[in-house]
Amino acid sequence: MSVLSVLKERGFIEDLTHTEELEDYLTNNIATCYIGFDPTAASLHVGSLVCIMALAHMQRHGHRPIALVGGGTGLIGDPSGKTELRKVITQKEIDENKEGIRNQLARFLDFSDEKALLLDNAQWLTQLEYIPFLRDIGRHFSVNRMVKAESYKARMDSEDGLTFIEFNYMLLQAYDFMQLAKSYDCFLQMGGSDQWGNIVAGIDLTRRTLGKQAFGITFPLITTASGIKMGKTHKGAVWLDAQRYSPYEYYQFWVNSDDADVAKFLALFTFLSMEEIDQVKHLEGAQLNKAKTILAYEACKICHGENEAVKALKASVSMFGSLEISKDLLPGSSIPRGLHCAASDDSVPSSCYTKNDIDKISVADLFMSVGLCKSKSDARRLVKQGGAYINGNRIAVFDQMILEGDIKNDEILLRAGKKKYHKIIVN
RNA sequence: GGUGGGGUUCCCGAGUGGUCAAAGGGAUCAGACUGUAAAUCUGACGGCUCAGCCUUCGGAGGUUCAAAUCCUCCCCCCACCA
Repeated sequence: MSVLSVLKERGFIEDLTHTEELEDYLTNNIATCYIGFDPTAASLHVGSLVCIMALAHMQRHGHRPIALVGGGTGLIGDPSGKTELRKVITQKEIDENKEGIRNQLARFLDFSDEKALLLDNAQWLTQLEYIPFLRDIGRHFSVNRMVKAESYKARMDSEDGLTFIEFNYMLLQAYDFMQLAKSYDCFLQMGGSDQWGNIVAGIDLTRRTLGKQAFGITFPLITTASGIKMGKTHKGAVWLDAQRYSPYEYYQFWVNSDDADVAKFLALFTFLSMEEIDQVKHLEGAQLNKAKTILAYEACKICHGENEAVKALKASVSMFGSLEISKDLLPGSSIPRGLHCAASDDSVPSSCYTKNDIDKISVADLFMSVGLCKSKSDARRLVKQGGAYINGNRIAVFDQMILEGDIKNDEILLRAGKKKYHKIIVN
């Protein structure tokens, strides 16, 4: 089965150029393809996961993926589909972020023996000179067409407008593609659907300057069933970095997926076979919930490794109750089968306190200092509404003191609402 | 540069001298119902030493017993014109 069919079947493809030629190109070549990543943070987040998985699929099919870090374009800020001007970051920040991104991608891609490349467009973009660039590259772009481009639409229509520097973004990204085609034989660019305009611009430029045919694929913008952009939660991005977003929380993020999203997410974010995933579509209720467990397990495994996935699973079982994973549910998953009972919970968010620290502290203060509540009023509210628990017992009074008796086996288990746990380790 | 219109609590958006911690909606949080789901219903939703007090309405001053609301200066945004 060709990569293209695989990607199509798994729901990666929103749109593509030159269907037949592209299929042909991917079947008859060890193709090089690329996706750009913004170095705006030292970590990627779930929003980039579709791109990362697509590159991983490419590599699994013998092609060579390039992750292009936008060290040069990051100095500009892509306006595509965005309603606001993004703040420009410094070269120093970009360098730091690049390193973090490289480490993360290494979990998904094999960079050994140049089986995948990580490049930085600063390499060529920062060398550019304005006049030659305008003369050689700029001449190929029609402002009339650019103005009509969907990617600028949001900004053209908005009250904030579009600055010239951002308007140029398309040229730079097109130039990237052309450079990669020239120097790395990379003739396929992929990206989110908001990248369509930029990708097509690159294909045009490559044809005009090199006389070569290039291709593009865009991925759909993945939203949750409730219409929210994937990976954005109220608390911000769901990071792939274990320091920012622990494996346990990452696991929880996936477990909390909407019913309607489970099959879709399994297809996009795991490597389980489609035959197995199709079975999940018929599941309901508690059975479907188990499929979520596997989704969470697999996603966690891919991003953080099997060890962490097992720990997250165990911790979740001990917090949320036992659960049985039968042999025939998504058999391709390496999730431990059978009945899982409360056991280890050592990946539940926790913090260490000394006896002294909690000697004269109120429940509200403890919830606050642990980060379960963001202010004292918040804690007061939580208690008042009956959402605060210590060791499973609902707290009735917000200024109740923590007592010696609350410490069980040198631990105190705090819970805010139904799902947020935090363990205090007393020593 | 000119003219006009704006900047309100996480977001949208009311509010033109006291009854405004500020309508309404969204988001979020909690409770009930459940399957750690969705939908629904109920409540909360600036902070604190919480039946009271304190700090918010672009910024700095001023008028007034009293200002998000009036005045002055400044900053920023938008539209049209140049």
